[in-house]
Amino acid sequence: MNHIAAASDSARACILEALGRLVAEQAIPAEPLPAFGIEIPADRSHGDFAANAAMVSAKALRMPPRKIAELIVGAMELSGSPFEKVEVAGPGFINFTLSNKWYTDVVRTVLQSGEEYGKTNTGNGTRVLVEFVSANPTGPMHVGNARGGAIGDCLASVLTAAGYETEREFYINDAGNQIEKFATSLEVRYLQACGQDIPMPEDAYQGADIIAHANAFHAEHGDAYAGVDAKERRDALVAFALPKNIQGLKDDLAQYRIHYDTWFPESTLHADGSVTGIIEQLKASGYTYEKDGALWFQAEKLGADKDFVIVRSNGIPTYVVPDIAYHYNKLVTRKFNRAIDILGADHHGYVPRLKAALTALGVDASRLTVVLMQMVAVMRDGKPVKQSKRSGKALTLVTLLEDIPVDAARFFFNLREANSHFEFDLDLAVEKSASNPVYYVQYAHARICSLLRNLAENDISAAAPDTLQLGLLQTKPEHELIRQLALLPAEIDQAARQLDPSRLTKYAVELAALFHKFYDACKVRDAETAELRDARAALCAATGSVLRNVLTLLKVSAPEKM
RNA sequence: GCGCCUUUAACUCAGCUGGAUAGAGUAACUGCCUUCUAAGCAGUAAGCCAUAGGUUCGAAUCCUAUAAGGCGCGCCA
Repeated sequence: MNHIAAASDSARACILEALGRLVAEQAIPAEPLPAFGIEIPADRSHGDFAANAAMVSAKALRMPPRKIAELIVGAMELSGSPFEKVEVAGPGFINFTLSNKWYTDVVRTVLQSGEEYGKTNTGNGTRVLVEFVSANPTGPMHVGNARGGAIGDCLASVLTAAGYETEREFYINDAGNQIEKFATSLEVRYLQACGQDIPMPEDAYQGADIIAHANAFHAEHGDAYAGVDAKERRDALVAFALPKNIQGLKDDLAQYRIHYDTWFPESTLHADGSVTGIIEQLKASGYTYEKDGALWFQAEKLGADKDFVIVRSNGIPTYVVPDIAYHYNKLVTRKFNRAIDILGADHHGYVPRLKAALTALGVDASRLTVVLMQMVAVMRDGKPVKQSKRSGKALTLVTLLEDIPVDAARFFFNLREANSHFEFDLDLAVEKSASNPVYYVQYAHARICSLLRNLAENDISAAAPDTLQLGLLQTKPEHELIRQLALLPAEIDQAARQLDPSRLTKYAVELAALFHKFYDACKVRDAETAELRDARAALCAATGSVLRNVLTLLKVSAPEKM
């Protein structure tokens, strides 16, 4: 199904065969040769595939690269390969040109495979857990969560398409310090609602959502909780507000087209003894020591930058302990082969520590991969939009989605790889032009649908697949478009291997560009012959199908009309 | 001080495990709709790939140093 990989393998085989023949004929010495690469040249006038075999072998064979290349090409047998031509070029490249049949096969495969086209079995059923967003349930989600959501969700789709058994998970931080802070914030706002004049602490959550919760609680219970014991009041407030917040997260993410297999509450790790169990296991590993009344973990011995505290002198474990327990749960208890976390780059220092702890617990830390994402700078009217978390006035996911369509948000956040600083231009995201990649891609799809609709309206029915003369597709725009179609399985594989879903948006933009070029250069309805018209219509249908497959992975809509 | 990320055209960015003349879009200028969606296409102009060394047949890509910017480095999470 992967025509690119097959052709590349075939080019390699042709060269190895030719080399074998040359050695047998004693045209070249029988020396062990270094590995060589087959690549797709940037400049297609150099053919479809290029091999550097002659250049890398020059030293071992003590011959000039061009001479070697000429010998190889002279000894090469192309019959049975997908190539029609091979030639020597430049400093000694061996350039292969694909035959017309190869192009025909690609279009046929795309049409036959439909929605399945592009999927691979690279993952071979490996179980992967992708954890992403995992925003604190103490408030609304921010732009960083929006980026993490788009990246994590699409990455999970990509992994599934590449043959991994993938699950999506949200880790709910419903325990620990930030819940205490949440309680404090609610408590102060509630008491204020009861008429008490208490100032809001500096480090409390200042957002309007806290006030709304407190007011709602007050509307329900009045001043009843003003006089009771503080713990009872705080527990009641958290029990009131937290489920609402978690439901809010679910609703907002659903609006963003994200649906998780599992919502995993941190509190369960405390309740079932996992957290204390992990501390015992770490102690048993021999990598802990006591200092200043606290329990430390010797992370430095296991590759991290410095040791860290796991149990404070007040007896309360630090936040890392539940995190360690959580990842232990993923990899050992639930037996996922791999765990992937999407985290903000501000957590980068924490990753080696977590891995060190897993190592101490006897878990192969390479099974955990953390994809770090850099900051998002939101731009409006060419100026950065101020993000102030402290005041609770940061741009939220929900307000972002009020400004721009979900399609645009999901596409834009997957435009750059996670590990690059990203500038999100709000004005561009709603612009309807080629400068806006979402519209550019969607427009290509709508154009195809419209074109096919037009053919139907003119009573031109699609030719039967087995009578199609796809070999008539021979011009440069047609061939380039087909080559791009052929690339999808390889792109999905690469995206899965590099954990980089941004490859898909880049692929989609490139595919759309090649289609627009084809559209401009090649008439379909008014093609010279009915056979050519049918072949081109089939190519359009194939392109539409591939665009839909890519957009489906991104969970971006593929409109039939725009 | 230590660590991570970034630096490519005026702007936003591609450039896959090193390969042939460094690519898109925007902005500027010029063309192309009586014919399938002009939300499109074609063309012109625009670069010391931050700097300096190194590795090799060959470097934007790998290594080292330097500079500039972003982010971390708590008995916070």
